[in-house]
Amino acid sequence: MPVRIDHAERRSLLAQAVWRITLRDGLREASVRGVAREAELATGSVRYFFSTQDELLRFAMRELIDKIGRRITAGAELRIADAHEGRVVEAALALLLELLPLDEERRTEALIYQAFVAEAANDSVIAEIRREADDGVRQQCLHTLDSLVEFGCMAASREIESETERLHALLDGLTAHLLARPERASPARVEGLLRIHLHELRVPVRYPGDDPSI
Amino acid sequence: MPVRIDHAERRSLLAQAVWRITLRDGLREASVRGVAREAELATGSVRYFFSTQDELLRFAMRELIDKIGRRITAGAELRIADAHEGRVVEAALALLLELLPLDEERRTEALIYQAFVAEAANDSVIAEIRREADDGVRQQCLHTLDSLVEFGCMAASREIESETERLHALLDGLTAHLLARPERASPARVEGLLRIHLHELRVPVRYPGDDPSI
DNA sequence: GCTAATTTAGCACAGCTGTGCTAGGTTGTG
DNA sequence: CACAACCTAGCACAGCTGTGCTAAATTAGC
Repeated sequence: MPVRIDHAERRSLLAQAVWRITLRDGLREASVRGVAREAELATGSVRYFFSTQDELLRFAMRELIDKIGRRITAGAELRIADAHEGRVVEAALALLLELLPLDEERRTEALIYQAFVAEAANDSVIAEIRREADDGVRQQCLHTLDSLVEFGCMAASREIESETERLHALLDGLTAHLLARPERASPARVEGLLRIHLHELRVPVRYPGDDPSI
Repeated sequence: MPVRIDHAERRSLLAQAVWRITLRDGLREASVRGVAREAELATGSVRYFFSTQDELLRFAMRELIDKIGRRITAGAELRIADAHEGRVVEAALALLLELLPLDEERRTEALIYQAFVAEAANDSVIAEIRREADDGVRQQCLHTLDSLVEFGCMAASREIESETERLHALLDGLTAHLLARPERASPARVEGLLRIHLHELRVPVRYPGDDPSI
């Protein structure tokens, strides 16, 4: 037999080639031939590991969110400790900041992810992967808010479901702004906004009916 | 001469064909031939009105945001009156809800817009159009918050710039959720979240330094 | 009815695409 | 050494792409 190839490694290598092309020229340029060229392989070799282009692209997306997921999980572990010394809001903030594209590596990941998300409109498999990633972020939001409640840093009168959705939407919006308008949504500013948002959660909700002057 | 064609109308018709294809099969399917077929014209005819594919797609996006912009402006005029009878927050809410894809027409527009936004990563002209649309939404946010301050429904201690960015990001995130996860982000729920968000603006900001127990 | 401007239809070219397929090279194992 | 398993290289096919270009059809104004 020829050099026995580690299939997982080779597939991962091809996924990375897809990422590079996507970042540089967009996902639509990630043709089988293009990916082969990028990975310095023959197109036949690419098709030996992925019998179809869809399979390749879907694998590339799965690989990406796995990578992102690993980074976030690793970061989350580091921050848990902070919560035990009174700096609860700061710990929560750190957890959430981990989800945003605040440095070059995460920015790159987010840009590629964004390209895949656009593809989700026309590919149900990619849509499903996207949904999973989305649920992961939501869980992180929910978990963070749970901690705030636990440590008395969030008013108990607030519905955690609503606040989770609101926080999640805020994060997604900030991510979009960080990617598209970095001059306006700088990392420092985004951190400040998030800090304000978290601090406000201490205050009990003002439900619409509370104030007749509205 | 043959039937003299209203160029503006024909171009608009072709833009609509692009929209339909984009919604149904994605923007990458909007080939010159495909658009011609969709509009029941020969490809040569399409190229008589748009000498290049890029020109066609860019026009289709411009036409889309013009349409959206007109709808929003028209809706905004209707709501102004409300602000003069004490229902300030409700008026502000109505203005903001106008920006979200809460009915079928706006959902359709938003889905097509989303496809174009994805293209902005690889087309600087489309990126510019997107930026303009983005600024429009931001202006609407800023204007709404200005009104709240004016009528005493937002704490003067809050930085209007920060709150604009926060509101804008929230809206963008909610839009994404409405499109991708309608089962979770229902119109009613989104309206509730926004209502909470607006009501909180009455409360003065709790700056990080205010509370030593954070 | 004729002319000339406007619009349509569609062929042609070069180049790309995904995928099916085969022939060959490489090397671990018997 | 030989066999067989694994991988690579690349040709072939049918079909799509954007764009250049020309010939014809249509009709308003004279």
